[in-house]
Amino acid sequence: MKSNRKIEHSFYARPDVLQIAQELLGKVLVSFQDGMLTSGMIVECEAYTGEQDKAAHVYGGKRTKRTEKMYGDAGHAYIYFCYGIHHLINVVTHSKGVPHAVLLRALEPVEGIDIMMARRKKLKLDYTLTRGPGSLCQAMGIHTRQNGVSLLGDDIWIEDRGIVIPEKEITCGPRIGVDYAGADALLPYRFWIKNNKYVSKAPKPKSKIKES
DNA sequence: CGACCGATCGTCT
DNA sequence: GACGATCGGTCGA
Repeated sequence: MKSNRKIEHSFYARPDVLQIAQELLGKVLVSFQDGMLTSGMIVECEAYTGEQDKAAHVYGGKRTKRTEKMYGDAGHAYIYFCYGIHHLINVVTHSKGVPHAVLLRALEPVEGIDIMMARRKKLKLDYTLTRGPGSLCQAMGIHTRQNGVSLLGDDIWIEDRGIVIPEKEITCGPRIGVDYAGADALLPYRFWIKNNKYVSKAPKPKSKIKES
């Protein structure tokens, strides 16, 4: 599928992954699979800041077959399989050899909602359709077999449709599901659009953590 | 509500 | 052989 609003390489190739993560809010993830187009606005994501980030798969320079795509050039997708059930998609940023990435955690559905509902086996449209990284991949038909696809290509890409999220509507807080990361689990590297119903509900913090 | 638990399998130790 | 950057269901208050 061609698109003239596709975000280009220079957006992903910047060094500040926290900035990129914030800017991804309001952008539209588009997937063209099996002749079917689906899309959704990114409303929640998390930044992973490379080899010194204890929550990242590449922590300590763990460059393995699984994490190899994180070390590739910016503007590609790192898609991996988790908990034996779910596929999760990351946007690789920075530059070749520097494994930064943004995990896409939730979308607000835009196009192909009926297709997404069928993939998710949902009879009613509600926030569970594309809330959570595993759910959004299932809805968009994203699978680990597409690990490493270019986001500049015609299968999966991100568009700028001119939606601007005012800074006061962006909130940040600790990332989800990374309790094993010690102090790094507390870093405010998760970003979301305030009051958007498709955003994950954070689990109860083990210790007092302030959001915003 | 919140807490808990089972599903399910590729990857790394 | 253990363990996830999860999800959805159940159970009890």
